[in-house]
Amino acid sequence: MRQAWLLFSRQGFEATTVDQIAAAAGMSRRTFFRYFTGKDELVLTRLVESGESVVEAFRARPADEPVWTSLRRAFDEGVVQQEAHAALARPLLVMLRTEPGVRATVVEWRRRWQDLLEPAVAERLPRRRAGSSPDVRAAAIVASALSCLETAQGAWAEHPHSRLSTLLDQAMTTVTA
Amino acid sequence: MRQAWLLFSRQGFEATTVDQIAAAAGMSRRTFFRYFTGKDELVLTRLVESGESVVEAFRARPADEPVWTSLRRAFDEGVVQQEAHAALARPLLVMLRTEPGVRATVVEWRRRWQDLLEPAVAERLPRRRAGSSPDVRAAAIVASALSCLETAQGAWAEHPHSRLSTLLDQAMTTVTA
DNA sequence: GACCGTGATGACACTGCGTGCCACTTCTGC
DNA sequence: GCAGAAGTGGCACGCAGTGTCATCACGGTC
Repeated sequence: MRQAWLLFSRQGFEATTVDQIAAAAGMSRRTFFRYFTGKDELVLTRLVESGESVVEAFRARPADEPVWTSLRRAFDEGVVQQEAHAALARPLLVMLRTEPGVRATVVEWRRRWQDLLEPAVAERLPRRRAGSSPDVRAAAIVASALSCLETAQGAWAEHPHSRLSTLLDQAMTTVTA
Repeated sequence: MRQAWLLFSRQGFEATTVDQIAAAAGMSRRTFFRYFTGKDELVLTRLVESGESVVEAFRARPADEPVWTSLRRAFDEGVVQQEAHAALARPLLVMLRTEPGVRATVVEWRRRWQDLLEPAVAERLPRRRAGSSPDVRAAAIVASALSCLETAQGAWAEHPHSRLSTLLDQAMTTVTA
């Protein structure tokens, strides 16, 4: 992982071959593929582990708080982390947005967060008498919130003097207004 | 394109090789790559062309209408199209959600729509005195709306007896509520 | 100390994607 | 008829990812 991220930051994601990573880590190409499904997974695990506790943060919010507010607060921990390590976080975010080869991984990351948050959000929504059409409310809320987060992160990564928390506030209040 | 989609629907995206597509279309592999950047592009062009007119639809809405409502209405044309050709649209959506290899293409599609819609939405928002932080309002709104669309489409694809327009209404009203 | 399973490792071969290079054909204008 | 341009296909290459098999180190057993 360490060697891979060194190479990524120096050469970019696409330009780094599995051979290089394996060589730098002192193992064969074949062995690399025994531990990781591919280069993608190196990115994914980092993304996931960097924000595993969002759901707990959400669940810890008072039940009578508006869901949207709880989500905003649940993002706070990650936001603080990123602002604290801006020097590392910004280039990473830029890479995620510019390198086409990583796009699929970002989707996967989104899907994981979606799957984690959706049931937690669903619990907080008012019961709906089971009609014929499926209930998309929780999914829509979570997906939109994640969109706001991504949007804010993207803008923050590209504007050195901006504050992530401010941008996220702006994004999330605009949508519900 | 036609041959490719025949193969995709029969074997799935991943399982279809470029050789097969090229052979089915009566051309060499090399020639295929002269016209398309890869299998992805076959999917992407189909997605893009299937909804090129959303921006016009949005721009045609009255300027004093709430932006969120205008977006909902702008999606209408595509929604109607999909419901009319549900037999084709549903399997396509399922493929987009299940086949990992197409994920990157979906992101690209999203990005295109985002780039198209964002400036149009920005025009409709109240002016904001140019502060230090960048303006993410339009980006956040569009991204959230697209999330709602994707969410609704996903649910619709998986629930045969549901109506896409109903699901989209439910998704979009929930977020702003 | 010799023996044997077990698991980790690495070498090799193979499929598939995507690209660069070059030869060949066809079409077009002079 | 001919030169040039454009389209086409063959070949070779690098890279991702997978299956197969040999090798090697380890711990326990006799």
